[in-house]
This record gives sequence, C-alpha cells and structure tokens, in this order.
Amino acid sequence: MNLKELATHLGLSPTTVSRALNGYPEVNESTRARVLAAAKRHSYHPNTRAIRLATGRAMAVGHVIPIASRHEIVNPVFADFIAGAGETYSRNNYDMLLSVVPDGQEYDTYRGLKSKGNVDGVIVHAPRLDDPRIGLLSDLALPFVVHGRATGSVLPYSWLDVNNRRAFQRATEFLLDLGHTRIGLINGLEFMDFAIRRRAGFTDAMGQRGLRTDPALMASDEMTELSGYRAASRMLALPSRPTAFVVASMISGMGVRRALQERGLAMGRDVSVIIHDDDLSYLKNGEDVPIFTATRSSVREAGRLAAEMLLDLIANPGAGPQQRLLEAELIIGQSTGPVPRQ
Amino acid sequence: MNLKELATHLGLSPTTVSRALNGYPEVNESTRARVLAAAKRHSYHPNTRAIRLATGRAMAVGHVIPIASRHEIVNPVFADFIAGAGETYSRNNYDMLLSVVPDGQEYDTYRGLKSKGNVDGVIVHAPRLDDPRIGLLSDLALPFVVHGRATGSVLPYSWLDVNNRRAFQRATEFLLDLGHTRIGLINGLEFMDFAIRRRAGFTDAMGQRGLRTDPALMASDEMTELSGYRAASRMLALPSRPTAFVVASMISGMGVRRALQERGLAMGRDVSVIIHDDDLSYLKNGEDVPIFTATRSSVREAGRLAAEMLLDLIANPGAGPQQRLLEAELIIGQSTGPVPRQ
DNA sequence: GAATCGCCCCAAACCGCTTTGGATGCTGGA
DNA sequence: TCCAGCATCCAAAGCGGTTTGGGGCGATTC
Repeated sequence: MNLKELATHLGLSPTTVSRALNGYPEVNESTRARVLAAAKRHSYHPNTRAIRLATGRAMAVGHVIPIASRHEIVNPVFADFIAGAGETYSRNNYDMLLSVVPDGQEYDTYRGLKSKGNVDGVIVHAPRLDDPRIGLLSDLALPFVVHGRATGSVLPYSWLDVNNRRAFQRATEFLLDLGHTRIGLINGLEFMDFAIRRRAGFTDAMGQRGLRTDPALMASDEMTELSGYRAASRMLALPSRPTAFVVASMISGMGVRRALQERGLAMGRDVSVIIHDDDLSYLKNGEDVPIFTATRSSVREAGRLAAEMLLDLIANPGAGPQQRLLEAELIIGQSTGPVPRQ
Repeated sequence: MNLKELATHLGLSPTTVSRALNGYPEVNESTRARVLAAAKRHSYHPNTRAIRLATGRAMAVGHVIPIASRHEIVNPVFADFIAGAGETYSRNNYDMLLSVVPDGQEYDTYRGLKSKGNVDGVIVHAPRLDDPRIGLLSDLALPFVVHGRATGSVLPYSWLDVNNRRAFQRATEFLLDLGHTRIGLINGLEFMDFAIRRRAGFTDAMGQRGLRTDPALMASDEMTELSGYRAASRMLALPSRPTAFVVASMISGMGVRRALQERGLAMGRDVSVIIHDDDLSYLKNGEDVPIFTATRSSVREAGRLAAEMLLDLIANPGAGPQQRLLEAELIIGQSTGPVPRQ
C-alpha cells in the first residue's frame, strides 16, 4: 500500500493525502480525519526511502566507532551511551546508523556519510587532545555533537560533557578531608580528553592543600580490571604506600579491590578507594548501599541529552553551537573511611 | 556533484555513466575508464537515498535492542557483537541500523522496519525459550538471523550459536576429572535460551558420572558482579560447600572471586572456578596466562559470521535457512586445580 | 452584481538514481 | 551489395514520496 493507492482509494489526489498526513493546514479537517482513518485501516506506512529522497533529509544520525586493529578495545561505556541516544532517536523517528570502521579510515567515513547523504549529523565519541575530527566535521558542514570535549581545539563546536575535573577534584578533597595525604591516581589513557581533565582535578585538589603529587602514585592505562590490579599492586608495594586511591572506572576499581584483598587489606578501612561510576546497566555499584564511594554520572543520560542536542542542531542549522556540562554526584559507599592510625 | 552533472561534464548520458560505474558490460572499456577517472577526480559519490529508492533495496541491516523499563540492562556482550557485525557491513557497503526500543514495542518496530523499507534484514538478539519473534519475522518475510537459538521453536530459521551445552558439559567434566563432585552452577537467567542449554550441559555431565545435581548449588540470575558474589556467598555458607563453580560470565566470575577472597579461600587451590569467556575486548581474561579457566568463544567473531550469514540470505532469497554452531575452546587458567584433601 | 478573498483541492515537477526499450553505426558473412 | 548481428549509447519511464503553482467555488465586500 503506497500513497498513490491510498489516494485513489479515497478518491483524492496524492497531494492532498500527503498533506493530510503531514499536518499541513490547507486541508479540510474532515478530509484529514478521513485520510488518517484510511491510513490506519490499511496500515499505510510511507516509504522511508522515498521520503528521504524527496525531502533531502536522511532522518538518521551517525555514530562512528573506530576499531584499532591492535588494541581492539570497544569502549565499554559505548553500549549504554548508545542505548540512551537510541531512545531519543526512536522518540523522534530518527534512525541510528552505526559505522564500525578501522582506525584511520574514520575520516573517509565521515566524508562518505556526508556526501552520500546517509545522515543528517553525527555524534563524535571519545575525543582526544586537540582532536582533528572537529576540524574535519566543521569543514564538511555536517552537524555534530562531541561526547566530551577536545582540549586544545580552537574552533567553536557543540559538546556535552561531564565535569570530570570537578568530579575528581571533589573526590580527592573528600579523601583529603578524611585525612589521607598519600593518594594514588589510577587514571585512563592520558591522550583521552577526559583523563587529562581528571588528572587536573586530582592535581588541583592536592595542590590547594599544599601537597605535591608523586609521579610514583599516578598511573595511566586502559581501564581494564587487570591494569587496575597492576597499578594498585605496584603502588601498594612502595615503601610508603598510599592510603587511598582515586580510580577512573568501576572495572579498574575491581582490579584495585583484588590487589587490596590479595594483600589482606580491607577496602574502606585500611585503604580507601573512590571510583568514577558511569552507572552502566550491567555494572551496578551495589544496590541499596554502594560498594564503592564514587563520582557518579549516568552515561546513558548523557547519550539521551547529546542526541537531543544534535537533533536540535539539525532542526536549527542557523543557531550556533551548544554546550552542556553535567555535574557528577558524589556517592558515599563502603570503600572510604578515615585514614588509619599508623 | 550528482550523476547528471557528471554526465553532462563527460558529454555522456546519465544512463551510460551509471552503467560504467556499476560495471555493466554494455559500455566501452575506454569510456568506462574515462568515467571512472572523472568520478574520482570530482569525488563523485552516488546519493544513497536515490539508489535506495531506485533499487528498492535498503542496503541496511537492522539490530533491534529491546530495553526493559524496569531491569534496564544493556547486554554487555552487545557492544562486541555489534563491532564484529559492523566490520562485515562496512566491507559490504551495508549500513547498520540500531533501534533501541522499549520492551514490548519490539513487534511494531519489526513491522515498521519492514513496511517502511528501512532494512533488508535483521539480526535477532538474545532469543528466549520459544521466542515469538521468529514467527513474526517469518510472517513478515523479512530475512533474519538469530544470534543463538530458540528452544521450542518449530519453524525452520537461520541461526548462529555457540555450542553452550557442550561448552558447559566439557567445563563440568574438566572439574569432575579433577576430583570435584560438589560443583555449583552460577547461571544466567534461565528464560534465556543460552542459559537453558548451559544448564543442560552441566546436568548432563553430572548425570553421566552418576552424580545428582543439588538445587542448592544452582543459581540463576542476571550476570552481574553482585549476583555472582551473592550466589557464591550463599553456596559457600552451606554446611557442605562446593569445591568448584561453573560460572556463566566473566563479570559474575569476578563476583565469585570476591566471595572467595572474602572468606580467605584461594581460587584455584581451595576452590576451582570455570567461567564462560565471551572474549570481550574490555574484559580480557588476563594476558599471557588466563586468570580464569574458561570456555572461550569470541562474541565478536560471532557478530562477523552472523552478519555474513544475513547478507548471504539477503543476496539469495530463494535459498533455505542456514545454521552454524560454533564450538567454544577450553582455556586452562589459574582458577582450577585438583580438589583439596579434606 | 462584480470583484476579491479564502478555503480546499489537484496536476505536474522534482529528488537522483536505475533500468527498460530502443536507436545508431559498424562489422562480417552470404 | 545487403542485411543480420553486435557493440555502444541514449531517451524516458519508473521508484514513492514532497512541493510548487495554480484552479474552482462559495462567501464577503463594495
């Protein structure tokens, strides 16, 4: 059942039927009702391909995920972000296009998406220091929203980010208030923008109390259980070991916990741990009482909001870039306590 | 730059240019070369929307992920499966369409995808016992491949699955060979097909040695760290506690490990643990030496293969359904050992 | 009573490609 | 020499919608 058939069925022209269905004013309300009823009765769904060609809009948003051939890590927060964004798209009748491309082919992918007209805009994931994608997308005039920010980028652009700096500053201050001074930072890879900011927050908090950061107490690696375990183990083996850790993710945090348990140290009593919790649906931080004290910010909610921002940019091409900074909340769990007496 | 412009530029008709680019034989090779060169020079990319309308093919594959409003869990293996499938699609110039829909609206989504012509086929995720989606999709005549199987479905359909039953049978036999007889099963939710099969494999192996399974030693829940921890803790508190566990996922396995450590039990010496390892990129089971003994099967590879199967079904609509069963390998890690002397 | 105005509706062009059904010119066999 | 046959190319008709530019008609205005 297509538009023409429906039109002849109703004794109307395709024009009128189209207008009736799309809510244009130049059609009698009684006619519109008749059309809507017939459309429902015959379960008419306009052909998306035709709409796209006719309107020139793709009614789709692209997400490009680069896959490095070597360290082929799929970002674990990705699934939840996508789920959030997808909800927004569904509500607005947009499609979500996922492109999984080998690292390095990312540029061609963006160019292709634009010139082939597959999408009306894109979300940029995992921005790095001075990320070149921002320049490319600005040149292409393809609307985009960055999940995170790219320190060093001079061009104005739209982004949605968590205040990573503030979050880690607060986490560190919380530990300092509990009397901890030897605090280890187990961070993500520091060419990622969020990791740079988290480190800055940590350093700031220490500096404001007149404490210097110790390079031996700062690690930077992919946020896996194993790397968390290793970094914590190394620091705990130091002559004057840390009494607390600030950790970049729940998964690394589980590695830290393992390192503690292996040494017979009780988390929250002997050593305090604060993690950043992206509130992933498959990695809940406890149920009623959080296991880890954490800076928490739902990555799923971020997905929802970023998608909304992008759809807004697409709908209003004239308006300038938008920015939004979300604050993480500090959740007190069982993994922190006052510094133990020596 | 579109086809018509390129054609006038070359002094040819759109017909000929189109044919030259698409490799049709009725065009002189020298002309074809000229066209290809011009296309490259002007970086001509045919408009996807127009191609889709003209050919009637969507050149896209849909993945529908239902989001339960209550237990809004995003399957953690999903990201890796998608990454694998995405590679296949990229190679074949197909788009991947992700639909995140509230649980229950799944049907309408499939119907919509079909009637609006957004996709040429779909992948069905996380099949359940006698999954009704199979019937629906068969009725819609929309090509599909199920990742997993749906026990109880009578219709023939295409699927790609891991031999979950065999994997868990082997895992259990491995433990039995080490002398364990009190073995706990920490399974996924048992309305999921894979969980049913895993349980069967476990039960079979026990039965073949003349051992009866103890309901107190069988848990079934979502595969989170917390649920793994709880199930293991409960079983370890029994008067005659298990000496080994078969665990459905790496994440649950981490919970089991925590429960062991909390009781001062050494994993691999006091209590053995075998997990199922989906080989997720962000949850590596150790590096050189696996932490957990595991039945391993790459979900990413499964994604690649399932996508290939679907593209094949789309290309050959006449051919019957395809099936493929992958075997998991048994990886010996540090978490298993002979049953300790009492 | 004529001119004007709105309301409703329609015919036809258009989006950018594919594909059908020739048309043209050249080659080679009878 | 003539004509079938082949190699090349093209005009035009879709694909299924949207959108432009009217057109008819009853109501209003003067």
